Amino acid sequence: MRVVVATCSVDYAGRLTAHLPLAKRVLMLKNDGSILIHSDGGSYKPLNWMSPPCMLIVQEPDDDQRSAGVQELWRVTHAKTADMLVVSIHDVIAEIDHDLGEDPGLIKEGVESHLQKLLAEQLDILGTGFSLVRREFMTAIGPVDILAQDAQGQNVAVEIKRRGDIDGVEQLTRYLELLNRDALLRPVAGIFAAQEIKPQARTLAEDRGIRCVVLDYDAMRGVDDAHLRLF
Amino acid sequence: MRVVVATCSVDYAGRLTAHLPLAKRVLMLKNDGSILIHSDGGSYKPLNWMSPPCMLIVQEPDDDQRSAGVQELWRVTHAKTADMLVVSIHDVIAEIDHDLGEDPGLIKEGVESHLQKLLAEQLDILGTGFSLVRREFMTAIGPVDILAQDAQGQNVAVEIKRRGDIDGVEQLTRYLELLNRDALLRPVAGIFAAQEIKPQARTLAEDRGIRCVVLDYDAMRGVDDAHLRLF
DNA sequence: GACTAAATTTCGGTA
DNA sequence: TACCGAAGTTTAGTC
Repeated sequence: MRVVVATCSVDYAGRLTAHLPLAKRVLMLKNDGSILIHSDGGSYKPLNWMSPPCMLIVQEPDDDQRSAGVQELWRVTHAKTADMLVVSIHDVIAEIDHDLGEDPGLIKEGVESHLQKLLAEQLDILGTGFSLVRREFMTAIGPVDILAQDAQGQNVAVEIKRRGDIDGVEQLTRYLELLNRDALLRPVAGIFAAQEIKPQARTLAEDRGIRCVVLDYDAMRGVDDAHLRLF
Repeated sequence: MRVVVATCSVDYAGRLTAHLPLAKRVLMLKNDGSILIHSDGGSYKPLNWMSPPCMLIVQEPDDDQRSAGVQELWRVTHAKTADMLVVSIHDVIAEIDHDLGEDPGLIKEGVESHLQKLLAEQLDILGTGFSLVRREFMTAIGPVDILAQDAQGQNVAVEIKRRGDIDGVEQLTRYLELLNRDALLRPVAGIFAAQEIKPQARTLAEDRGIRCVVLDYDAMRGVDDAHLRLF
């Protein structure tokens, strides 16, 4: 990994065309040839970048470029597509070069799968008398997050999302259409469960007879922790 | 902007819980208090990060941490949510600190909007005799990319995507459902136009009577350029 | 390898 | 400001 603070301008041509005017920036050059160009703001997304697999070549500027103040040209070309990025280095201000080695990687916990696990253990959230049929109930077009039965024994397909968006409602709708063709399962009701449900998604869901349930992750995790402490 | 190469471990708690074991990494500390933790690989997404608005506080480790080799604790807390990130610094290997100033920002050209503009100018791609009604035709649930009329004067709603995915077909389907309720517009046909159409998306679209058109961006741009040269 | 769905998505535009 | 959809999305998992 090499990190360079430099005054530079950047041009990218590939899926789109983009240009960065001359300014001071931080360039991060990774061992695989990829490069990130960061400014002192924004979020984690760089101003410009090239993803691996790619290769960096350092070139001498031509006379015009040199007289414009360019000291070096860094040409980064993608190995598979025609994407190309050119960094015109005017002035290198500071630099670090160090071998980091392999990273052991990130350990995550508490994403959608966790929400699904918690809800499967706490089906009462959906209503009294709910019981689990299966998590990740497989269908021809993909797995339904939770298949349950209500107190009357009717099947209920539950789609779980962290953020309840229109897409999630569409997804559940496709599942319900398919499940309701199955004589052994139908009638199958639908529940759209999410930590946060967007108004448009709620409108669409309710218009289709799908019930919306907002999940309180912290409360669910709290119950889970209490459960762990007791048993 | 401060860039630090350090041996560290990282813990994040917020929307999820995540942990990075002890290893050498690059830490990018921006002026707004935000931090990125990068390894020497992957794409532009950091292993871990905190987005602004947030604040960094450097703390002394307690005895246990110190005996475990921790020299400094960097605690980054989000200003609005309860998100928190703690970097346990074991060893600082190298460091750069430099003021970059404001960035003039990226100049972009040639994304979906460009594709839409090009197609609106070259409606013949969809079929002989097509004419434009409106780009970004507004409906209650959002704008239809292009509303056109075919040679027979029938309305056609066109959804444009760079990559034609199932979601795009669903989106167009919703528009068509709505547009076909309007006595002044119906019957409205649908065309799904994209640079690349996934097989499953094509199947779904054609199953719903939506025609699929693959767009050749370079050819369209070429025609456009030729047009510009002529006029 | 292709495709689908999730993401601590981020980012830009609009009402 | 909230909401919605695109992104040079990236990433992870499944088939």
